[in-house]
Amino acid sequence: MLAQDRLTSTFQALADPTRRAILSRLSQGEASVTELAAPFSMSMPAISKHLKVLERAKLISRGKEAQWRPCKLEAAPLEAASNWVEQYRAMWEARFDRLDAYLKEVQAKEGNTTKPRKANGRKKY
Amino acid sequence: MLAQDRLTSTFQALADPTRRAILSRLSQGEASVTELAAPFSMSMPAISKHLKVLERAKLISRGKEAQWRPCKLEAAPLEAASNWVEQYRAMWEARFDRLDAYLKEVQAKEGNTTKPRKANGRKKY
DNA sequence: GCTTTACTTAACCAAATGGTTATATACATT
DNA sequence: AATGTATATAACCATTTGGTTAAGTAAAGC
Repeated sequence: MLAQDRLTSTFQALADPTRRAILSRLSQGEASVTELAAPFSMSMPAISKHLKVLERAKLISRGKEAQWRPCKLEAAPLEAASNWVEQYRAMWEARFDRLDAYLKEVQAKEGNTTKPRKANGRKKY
Repeated sequence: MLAQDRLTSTFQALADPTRRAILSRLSQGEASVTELAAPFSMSMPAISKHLKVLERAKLISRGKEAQWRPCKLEAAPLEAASNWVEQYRAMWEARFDRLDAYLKEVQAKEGNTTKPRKANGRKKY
């Protein structure tokens, strides 16, 4: 899986509790690598790698200030991810609405009998 | 990384284009495994594995109908994921609002001079 | 009962992931 | 110039991931 589109790298970056915690921290403002590493019982290189994943996914950007590399949150990919999720959530909800409408419709015309369908060939959903 | 919380398994499941395409298809209604596999140039076992990942993440559920295992979308985890993302996106936007307010405030009191801070010790963000 | 259809499981493999320790780099302080 | 501080890179390792093919299971149709 090398053809990494934006959504893939975004979700992949979000699929780790450490990285989500880092983003959570950064949502309150910029922080240095050491500051970000503090809450975790994990080596600095490990944090460095997580930051690289977040950076590659463009969820964070980094500056230079003397020997510090302050990180800050970039929300654009979060927006794209949120939009994707919401899109399908909405479709899913729309299905319920349609089912609801259909059930009402069926209920309206009383006593309709459905012929038993042929045993083979799966019903279409 | 074995302690898989809900968000982790949700995002991890979403971090694959094939699985997202499957969810996309399922947002339009139930489908059998063979139906879901059709658009992909991939073996059935590969699809089967993807479905297992989606099922473990509770993004889909599966029924039994003769030899078919119809899959359907379950939106609850999508909701949780969306909420998480939106939460931090919102915080991030709130920061801009606060910065904006701060800049207006600073702009209000003219000609304020800032003393140069001590060279060492990184500024707090 | 045999075959076909739908799907799963097992065994395998290469590559990616998430961690480690040890070493290097860059800037600041003394 | 030497030392300390902040961070990155390299080399390594175990586990997970995403795919494969081959074999197994279960129900339906002939």
